[in-house]
Amino acid sequence: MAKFLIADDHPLFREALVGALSPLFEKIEILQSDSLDSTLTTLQENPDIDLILLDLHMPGCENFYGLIRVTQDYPQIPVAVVSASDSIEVVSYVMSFGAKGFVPKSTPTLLIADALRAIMNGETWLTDELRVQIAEIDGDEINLAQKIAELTPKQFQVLKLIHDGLLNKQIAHELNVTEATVKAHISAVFRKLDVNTRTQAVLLLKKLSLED
Amino acid sequence: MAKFLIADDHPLFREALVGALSPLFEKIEILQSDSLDSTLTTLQENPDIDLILLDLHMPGCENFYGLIRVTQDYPQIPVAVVSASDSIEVVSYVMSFGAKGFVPKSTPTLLIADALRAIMNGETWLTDELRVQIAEIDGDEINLAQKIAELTPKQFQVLKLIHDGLLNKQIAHELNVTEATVKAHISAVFRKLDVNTRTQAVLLLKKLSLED
DNA sequence: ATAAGACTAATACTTTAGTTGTAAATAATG
DNA sequence: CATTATTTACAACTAAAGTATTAGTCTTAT
Repeated sequence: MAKFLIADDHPLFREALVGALSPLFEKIEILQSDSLDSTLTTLQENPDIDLILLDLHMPGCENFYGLIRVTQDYPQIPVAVVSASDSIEVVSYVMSFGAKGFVPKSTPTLLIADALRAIMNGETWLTDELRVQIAEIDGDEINLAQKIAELTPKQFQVLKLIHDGLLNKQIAHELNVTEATVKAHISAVFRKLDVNTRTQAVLLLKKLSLED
Repeated sequence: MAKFLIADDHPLFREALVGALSPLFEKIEILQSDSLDSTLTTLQENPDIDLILLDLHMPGCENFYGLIRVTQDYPQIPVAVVSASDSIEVVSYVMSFGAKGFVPKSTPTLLIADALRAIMNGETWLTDELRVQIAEIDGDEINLAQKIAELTPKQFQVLKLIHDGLLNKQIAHELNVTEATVKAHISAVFRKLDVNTRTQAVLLLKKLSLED
């Protein structure tokens, strides 16, 4: 009995995936969510989920924030990222943020099923093409990803608000904490990212931007 | 006799476009390119091109750089941007950077042909939906390019250094002026760009990614 | 039970950022 | 040529950013 969660904000694609996967697994239960919030809620209510199929572009998932949240909050549940974009940069970030596999949306159904079975068995999975490309990548970008993965959820949240151009005072109000607390978080973020100013932090984060 | 240039790095899409457009125009010649370099070369060799169908995501076209190059180098040739993304921000930038039309890739073929005819006649073209949305946008944001054009050379230079993550002190040293002068320049830049912190200025500039 | 890490926050402090007013040099306009 | 306007320059001042230290409360893991 396998229990999947499909997290994607495109209803058509979710349905297509359900239709394609159902005949290929003996016993299967498929849950669905369409935003980061609903994904986290579903995970909380269903701790026995075996695998998450995660889209990178859901509401609330700006950049890699959704993936980071899910892999940090539920490190025991394997995540397969399903995405339309398959640039090698994105793939390398995805894998270093803790996903167990990257499945381009154009992958044939049978292959997707193979991928999911492998990932459920604790393996990592990539298309042959991507596996080769990943091996050729230099460590620079991966370092950045690891730095950011070290951040706690709160720290990432603060970084995200800095990245939105907010002042410390505004961030404090947004998070319902004092400015002192915000500063403490920011200092921690700077140490982990190895920068000294919010401007540099923003520039670093911009490198991860997925904006199309 | 109409002469088009389709600039898109996706061969399948180019072919689909050629196949769809050929029957809809009496006399038509369609050239193709798949990168910014090949686009500029083709334009140089064919000054009589009537219309460019430009994709935003070709190699060399990071952000809006490709569009800016083409419209600045060949202001007399109308450009129709063809893109999968149709967020209103992107559309408004595209239009303010001199494109004559924005055609979502999901537009029906017949409508695309209409659009291209209109654009060749010197009109601008948008889907009805986008036209409405564009009208609702705050005009200040649309004219980011013009705002930046208002900057004096010194101001632009300072902005560039801010964008590199330098401190005021470092900028002052770089330009051989005092920190006070740098601050004055920065204040002027902020007024013109309508922001109030360097972080916001960097974010604004990043949208254009004009450096390099 | 204890140790470790995360979140919160206060205090005190230093540095950086940004505003405003003012004046010299420079371009441009009539 | 004279006179405006713009650019560049700077100081004094206020606001915001950032560091360091300490410390209390949680949760989680050992």
